[in-house]
Amino acid sequence: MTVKGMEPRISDYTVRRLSIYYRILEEIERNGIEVVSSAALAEYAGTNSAQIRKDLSYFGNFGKRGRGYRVSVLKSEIKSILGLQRKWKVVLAGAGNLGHALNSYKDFARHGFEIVAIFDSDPGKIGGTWDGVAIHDIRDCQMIIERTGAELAILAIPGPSAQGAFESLRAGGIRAFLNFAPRKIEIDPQVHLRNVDITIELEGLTYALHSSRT
Amino acid sequence: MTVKGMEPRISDYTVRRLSIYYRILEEIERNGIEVVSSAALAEYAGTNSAQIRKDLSYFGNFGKRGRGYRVSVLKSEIKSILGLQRKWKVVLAGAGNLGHALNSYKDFARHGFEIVAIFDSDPGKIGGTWDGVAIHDIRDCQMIIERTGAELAILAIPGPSAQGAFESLRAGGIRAFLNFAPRKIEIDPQVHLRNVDITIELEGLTYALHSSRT
DNA sequence: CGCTGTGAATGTATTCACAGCG
DNA sequence: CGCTGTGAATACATTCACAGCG
Repeated sequence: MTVKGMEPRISDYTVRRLSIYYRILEEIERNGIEVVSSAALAEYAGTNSAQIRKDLSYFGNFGKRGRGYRVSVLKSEIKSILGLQRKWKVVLAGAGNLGHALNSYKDFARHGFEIVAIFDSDPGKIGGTWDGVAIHDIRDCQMIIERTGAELAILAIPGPSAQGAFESLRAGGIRAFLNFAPRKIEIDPQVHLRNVDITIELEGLTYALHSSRT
Repeated sequence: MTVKGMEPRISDYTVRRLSIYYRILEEIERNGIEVVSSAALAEYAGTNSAQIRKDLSYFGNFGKRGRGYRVSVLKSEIKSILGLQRKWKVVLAGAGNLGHALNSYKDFARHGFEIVAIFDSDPGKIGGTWDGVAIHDIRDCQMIIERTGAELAILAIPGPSAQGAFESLRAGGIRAFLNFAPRKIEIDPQVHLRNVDITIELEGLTYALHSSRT
């Protein structure tokens, strides 16, 4: 909670690790552990204690010297840093196989994410429902976004449609996108975008196998 | 092709970008472009020309000064660097929704990846077939891996089963894993692992929205 | 004492800037 | 000339190491 004078920009690396720490804290709290040191947390997270203390120090002083961190306190601090104290509504673009898998992904709800609408352009799918979530024409997205109050979008569509879907959703006011399409999306500076490209990850693995083999 | 005396270790960042360059080269070649400069490629890739020249310089001298890079040459060099000159066989652990989506993901085949077997532990699924790919008991994976010659595995299973599935597949000889389960997998040094955690990506977005003005 | 919080040191990735070849 | 290839410079991320508080 301590607000520092001139905070540095927080890197994605740090933010990603905070999510990991958060997961661990949830788990060890379930196991009844009440206090944890940076060294113990580092052990679980697969990093080192200095990394953890440094990451946390960007946001405040959450520990007690000589003691460690109170799990409940640190967990709720990180929850608040990540903006997870409230629920987030998500729209899903793409009623294909990947969209279907994501729509039924149980972990979203557990982490406070709710898929409130699905968009597609296929008339055969529009009007349908998956697990109680309606599939709408992407051309109506502006209205639906407004009505539902969604703030995040997941793009789970083929590459060629990705930019167009992005632009529709952007026009509807969405500013944060998780893109599964294997395409570079051109964004404006107000937009936050993360890409997940499965083929690129696999190619990272083939590179490793190929180059380490003598 | 020039082999240097003492190569530095290539970072994942560089390898990831090589995949991106490769994609772009495929596309511009389809568009009939035969020569490309690092500046032009950087424009497509959303980076800068020095980054591209540096990335490529770790592997050889593929360009011509004053001219640029011949698209066909650079493409095939990167293909070879990434180990994509041959096909790779992949097994999929997890016959759930995500597994189903991945099994029908068309881009895999386009990029030389073939899913040759699916593993699960649910007797209701074992014995079935998806798009001609058989679903086997994970306890039989060692035999199936040997028979198919698979070298990569995708873990598309719930968190609690991930470590166990990893160990079965590892015992079967797989050394490269793409893990979608939201769990840290404990690996041995011979193993290459990449993680894709959808919730962590979404939390990166909520952090950005939450912190960039509330 | 034990462990946090943090400046300083180190390690790594990116970008600059220019020599040198086509 | 134009653009590559690359050492040097810079920016950034991680780790060290220890002062200082509980």
